[in-house]
Amino acid sequence: MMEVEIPPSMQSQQDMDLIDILWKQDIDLGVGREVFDYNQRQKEYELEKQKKLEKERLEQLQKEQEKALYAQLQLDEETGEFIPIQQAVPIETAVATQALSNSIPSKPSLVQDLSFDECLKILADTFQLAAQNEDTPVAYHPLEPSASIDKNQNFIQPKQCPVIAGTLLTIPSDGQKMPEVDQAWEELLSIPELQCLTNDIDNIMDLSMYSNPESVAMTEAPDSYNLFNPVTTIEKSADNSPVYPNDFEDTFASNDPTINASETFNTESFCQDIFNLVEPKGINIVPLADNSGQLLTELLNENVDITDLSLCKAFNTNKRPDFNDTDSGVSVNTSPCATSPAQSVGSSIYGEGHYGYNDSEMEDTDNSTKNLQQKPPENFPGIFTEDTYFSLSPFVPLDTNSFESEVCNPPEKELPASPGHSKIPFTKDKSLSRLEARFNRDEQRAKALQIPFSVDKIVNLPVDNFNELMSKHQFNEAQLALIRDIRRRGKNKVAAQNCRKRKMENIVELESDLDRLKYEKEQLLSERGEYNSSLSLLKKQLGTLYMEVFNKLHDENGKPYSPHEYSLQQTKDGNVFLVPKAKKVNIKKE
DNA sequence: GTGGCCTGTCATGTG
DNA sequence: ATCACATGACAGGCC
Repeated sequence: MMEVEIPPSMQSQQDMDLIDILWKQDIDLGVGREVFDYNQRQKEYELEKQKKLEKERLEQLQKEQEKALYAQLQLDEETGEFIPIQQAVPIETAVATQALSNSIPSKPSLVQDLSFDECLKILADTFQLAAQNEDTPVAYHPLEPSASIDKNQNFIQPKQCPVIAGTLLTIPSDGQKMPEVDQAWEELLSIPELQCLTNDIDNIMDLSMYSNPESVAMTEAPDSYNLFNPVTTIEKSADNSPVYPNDFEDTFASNDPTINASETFNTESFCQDIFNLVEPKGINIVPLADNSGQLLTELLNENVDITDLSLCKAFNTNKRPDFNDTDSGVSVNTSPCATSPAQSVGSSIYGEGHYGYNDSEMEDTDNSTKNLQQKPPENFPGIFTEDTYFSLSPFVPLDTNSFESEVCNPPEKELPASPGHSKIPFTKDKSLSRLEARFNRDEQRAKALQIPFSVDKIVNLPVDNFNELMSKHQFNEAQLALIRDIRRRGKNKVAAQNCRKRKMENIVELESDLDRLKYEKEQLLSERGEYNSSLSLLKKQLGTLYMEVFNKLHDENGKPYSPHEYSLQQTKDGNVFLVPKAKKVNIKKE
């Protein structure tokens, strides 16, 4: 309805008459006379306006109460419980809280049996009650609705400090929890619907059991904790700044749901506060992932170390017995004379594996072949074992001054010193142990007979170089036999390996050939089937054509020839004759 | 304890 | 005849 507001002074009698006329016309439509009366419409408008203002005030008050309730979602630092408490509130606040709790004696008992919404309503009523009792000495004046609510942001800003029993109750300007809610919060937390809050605290405590209080970074805890705990978003909002009770209100002061709590949440401060609250013992709560990650890093590092140690251990465990064996083997050596330290060093080349001998030492050895038979056993084992170990390693750098330079052997021939050994899969401990066993056995034999060459050299040298090397030394029969055996066995070993390798390759190739031949056979069989079917079709067509031609043939009397007595025969020149079957053979012969 | 697998070694054949 | 290589057979170790 369109209302035309005309000042009464501007209404003339003519207008009133016009209104009466209109009313009389519309009276049948049920329209009252007051519809056309401006004064009455004006009164109704004012009444509606007053109702609207009343309603807005009620809504604002309700919002204020709700915000005040949310503002109490705080942790109690003193008790460690997840209940609201004021950290920065003066001691008078406790008095006020106690007073307020005394002012609402009936609420706690009711809360136990109430739902969450009902409790919220009770809290709102509580705040109303407190506001109503502000004139009493023990009353707490939590909010001044007109002053604490920002119309735009619905932000609680208590600007007026309540006076309690003559003492000024200071409420920080940046937000302060209302102490009368503490007890109400205790009751709220006892509600099963809110047990998740306390459960979260328990979870935190449980997580702390897995934490390392010494090695874990505190700053990492809140993030992970919040990841697993959606409820903690409340606390996140609550700890927007180190002084969490204040910022708690700051965060919840805005009803804008678009506000992202994570943007304003200070995880460090929150973490610190939370852990100060729930971990009075100083146990750091550590996110398991971070902790595990750190532990993983440590373990990785430790694994590396262990790997190194394992290598060393393997070296020690595997080689130390070799030391003993070598010792025993060398101890068998009945060297008549003691050798010089230099010779003892040179004797280490006996035990050297593929690459680890020294040329100068070898030179000394070669130049003093006779003296090679004297070797101090006490110096032998360690050097030999180490060299043997390195000789087994594919990563051992080669000694540049090798014997091949002396015997004019191209280095490229000497580098693959042990092709058979190089093929040994070193990743296999079994193969490695076997190789070591075999290798050490021949090495020990060679050392026992004072052979100044390494087994590797004996086996892998080319014939010419080997003969040249042998010609430079004078060996007895035993030494020569052993050298020949070592070379023969080494060669044969490599040959056997190659033979088996070829055998396996042949098997694989034969299997491949078998598969290929099977496929070809299938192809040929399929092709043969196609040809057979085609041949059958041709035969069938030929028979049909034959009968057609034969049925068209007639004798002089017009009688058809009997297919049993005659047949059509084609000669080589392409002519077709009707031949009696008795003469069929003769025509073929012609 | 047993069987399979791998490897070294020996005996023998071959070019 | 000698040598290097190939290969079957056997034995020992490991799983």
